[in-house]
Amino acid sequence: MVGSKEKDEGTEEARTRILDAALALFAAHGFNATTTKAIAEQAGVPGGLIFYYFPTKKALLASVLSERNILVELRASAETLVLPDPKATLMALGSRYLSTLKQHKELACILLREFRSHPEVATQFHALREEHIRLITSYVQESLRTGQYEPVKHVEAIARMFLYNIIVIGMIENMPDPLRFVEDMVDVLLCGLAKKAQP
Amino acid sequence: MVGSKEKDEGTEEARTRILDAALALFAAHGFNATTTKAIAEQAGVPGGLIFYYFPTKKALLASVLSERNILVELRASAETLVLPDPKATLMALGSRYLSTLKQHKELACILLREFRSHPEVATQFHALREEHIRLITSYVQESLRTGQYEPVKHVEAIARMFLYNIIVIGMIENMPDPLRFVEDMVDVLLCGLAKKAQP
DNA sequence: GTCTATATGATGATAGAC
DNA sequence: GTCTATCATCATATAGAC
Repeated sequence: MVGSKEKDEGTEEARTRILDAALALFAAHGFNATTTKAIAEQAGVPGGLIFYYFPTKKALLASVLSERNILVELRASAETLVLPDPKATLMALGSRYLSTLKQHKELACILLREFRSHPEVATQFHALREEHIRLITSYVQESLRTGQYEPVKHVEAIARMFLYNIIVIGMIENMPDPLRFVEDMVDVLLCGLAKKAQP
Repeated sequence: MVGSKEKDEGTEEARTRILDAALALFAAHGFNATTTKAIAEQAGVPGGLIFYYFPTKKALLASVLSERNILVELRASAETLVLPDPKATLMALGSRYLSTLKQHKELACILLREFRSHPEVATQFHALREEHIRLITSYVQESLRTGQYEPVKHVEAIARMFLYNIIVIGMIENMPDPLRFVEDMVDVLLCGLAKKAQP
């Protein structure tokens, strides 16, 4: 720990390029359809070097998932939210999630592609989902309280629908105006909310 | 056409078993991770026989997609609906979709798994989605009219959210009580609807 | 139509020079 | 750390006997 120098780029630059190439190719063609040769070519390194840094191809996938993790960014997307009202809350969350998903589209692709065959990916995906359901639920609840709304029954269902839709939007490539749909979505999700009459 | 005899089972029984095995294995492990050898073993036929019925492995996938098609059943799920009110409409649609997806889980898996690498799968998936968005939209609109509700702005968004959520529910394995969530979902989607005052 | 044996090529992984 | 050459295995697909 103490001995690590000021920059890891340069040192292990090849390793980084291998990880980047693997991320892109696993996302584009899937784990099994991607050959280590193709990864090496895209990374601009000889084929053998992959196995200097990673013992097996599966270990390379594991490293991609852990070192190019989207988890931190997604948590950041859901944090430090000011809460004027539920609509603003969900719109802010939605656009942050979408931009994070767009920025890390490759990793999201891999999660969706491989979670059936790789149990550890499934676990990670499941935990991620449920964590954010809870986050969104508590945000909406909080912003409902703040905004003097009537308590609502189905807040968790609303959070779940919100996130599930975000997942599908992130999954589908051709959606013309995602944010427009998010706004419609938020309107629908919240149009049952009645503001308390101000006394 | 005229000459086809009363049953295709028996004749081409091996072909059917190959298709079934391929369907199951493609869904479980993905197209590229499934070897033709494994398909032959699961089907109980020698490896070479696959290439008597199907020219290539990709052609086998195409045949699985077209001959074990979920499209007809999904259309059936969305048709012949009586329309007492929007909630009943969406609940009926939801439970039908879910049971169809459950019954044809393998094909749904393949669509979700392969639509990125196989353009023709993507096209089929996209067309399927948009067709059902339109179907659901028109059903909800119709049942709104019938039930004397105020016209609603976001009917298509409601239909889209409905279907997207159904897709995710079908995709996620561990949901404890899917129909319960569908009911909450429908409540949320429709709680903005106000019934016209009866004159 | 069914089955066996096999061709041909690619794949993940290794050994060892530099 | 980097690169080349190569191994052993397994993949899809074919040829041809029955």
